[in-house]
Amino acid sequence: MPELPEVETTVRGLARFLEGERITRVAVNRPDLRRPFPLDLVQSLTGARVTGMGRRAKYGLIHTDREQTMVFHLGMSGRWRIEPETPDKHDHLVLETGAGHVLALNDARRFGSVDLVPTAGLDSWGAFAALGPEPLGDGLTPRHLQGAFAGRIAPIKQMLLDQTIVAGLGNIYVCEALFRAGIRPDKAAGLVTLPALSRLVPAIQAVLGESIAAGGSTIRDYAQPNGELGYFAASWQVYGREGEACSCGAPVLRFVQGGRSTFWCRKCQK
DNA sequence: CCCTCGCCCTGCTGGC
DNA sequence: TGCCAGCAGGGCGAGG
Repeated sequence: MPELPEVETTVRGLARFLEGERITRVAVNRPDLRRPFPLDLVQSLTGARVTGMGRRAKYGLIHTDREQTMVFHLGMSGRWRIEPETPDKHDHLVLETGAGHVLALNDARRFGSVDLVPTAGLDSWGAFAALGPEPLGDGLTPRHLQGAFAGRIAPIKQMLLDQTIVAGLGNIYVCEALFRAGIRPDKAAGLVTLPALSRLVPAIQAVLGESIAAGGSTIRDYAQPNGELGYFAASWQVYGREGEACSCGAPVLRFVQGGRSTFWCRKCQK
């Protein structure tokens, strides 16, 4: 599933084909994902030049010389197909560049989104206004988490999925980071000690950094823009490993929190 | 304000 | 072989 490392990998892959290029053709095969596409999407992108690309939380950003940014979210199953040899029924949006490259935004489960936002107002745009700090930036510190968790009785696992506390973490990397930091996922967030949070921050950064370096994780329907698979899934220590032996020898456990699977080790996480 | 839950969507998997 | 329930889960709104 596309979490921060997968979006980062996607943006880096797309940049090779889009940065500095003019978009010469825009085709919309289906006018909505989880929300309708902007009505002026085709008109606004056709003929625009891509001036740069970026990422905020799990959103990819395509900046244009029309002072607009196309903001895309990959949802659960979204991916960009580069130079697809054959069309796919889930290629909802197709871009062609002046250099002749074809890029298709494909999303079978249609949990993703596409928006056009004035570039100057990105930070205050609806979905971005309340986002917490980027986990790989300077804003994620043990003190920040301590402040955000103060007085909260909700489990730390669920708090870390809250994008207003930290932006960009999803189920996989939260499970892995809590394992690396040795913190029980069901522990009340407000009761996690500062020393534990001081282990958690570097654990989050390490697991994200290693995943980006490996090209992201992959579960059946995610691929990098160039079609290759990410390798980080092989490095998961608890996620998706219910019943298998943890590195300590104890079995990896699974339970449901907030409707989502949590994987952890009772012996390693206290 | 805090917290939990259910819904959106489709494709794959496992059980019978 | 076919059918169907269960599962994957980010974001968001409803309700306690």
